[in-house]
Amino acid sequence: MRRDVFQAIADPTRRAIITLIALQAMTPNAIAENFNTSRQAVSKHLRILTECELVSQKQDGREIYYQLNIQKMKEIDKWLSQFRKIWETRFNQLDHVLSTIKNKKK
Amino acid sequence: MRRDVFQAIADPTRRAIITLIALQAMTPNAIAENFNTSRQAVSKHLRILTECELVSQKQDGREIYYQLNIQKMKEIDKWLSQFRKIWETRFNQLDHVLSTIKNKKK
DNA sequence: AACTTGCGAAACCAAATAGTTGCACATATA
DNA sequence: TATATGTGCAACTATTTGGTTTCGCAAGTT
Repeated sequence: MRRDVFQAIADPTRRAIITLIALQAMTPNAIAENFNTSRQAVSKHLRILTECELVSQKQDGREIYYQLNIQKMKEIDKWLSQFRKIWETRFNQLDHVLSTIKNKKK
Repeated sequence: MRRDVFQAIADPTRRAIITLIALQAMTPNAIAENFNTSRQAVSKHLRILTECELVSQKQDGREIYYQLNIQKMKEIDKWLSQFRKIWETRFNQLDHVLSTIKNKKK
């Protein structure tokens, strides 16, 4: 079973869960209240997120709090950084073109 | 059929295609040579990437060049930016903790 | 001890996905 | 014109996915 960060964030519900628990840890029931889907479905999403280490659990009595492992989010950022270089360069090129046009008008 | 950037980059082959054509446009056959999969399979991936506007086509005779739409990659970056704030804050907090420990040692 | 609550896991199902094979259709080349 | 090349698209298949329903278990509550 493929379990990587990119596959995990492919699902919109999982992205919403990530955003939801980004600032504070939450229990499955509390998370499920925010979606019109069953607790079990959310539980499955949480399992997938846990398996790829995007979230971690913290047991408190019979409640389990899920929190975002922000460190893992950097993996996406790392992959993206190779393209960031490109779009910054292209932006500078566009900037150059624009200033050339500007100078021509003078 | 769901077609968004996140679903598009979920597949490892598609991520590889994106990286491959990031710097220069390529034809389906040229792209397929880099993978041990059929030309048709690559063609399907390119179709998905085109549908979500991550790549665009440029016809030249009977050849079709596919190029990355770097602008669309920023959408991922945009989503990620909400977490970037968090991990920068956490890093600063860690930094603060570390310097506190450092000062205690003095 | 009996009941309620919070949860994960297994079994099942419909839909989506990634791949293959075979075809059609242009554009080049002989 | 006949043939080769580059490509997209449809049909089919095996696998994966997201969801539901049902169950069991542990931790609290009565």
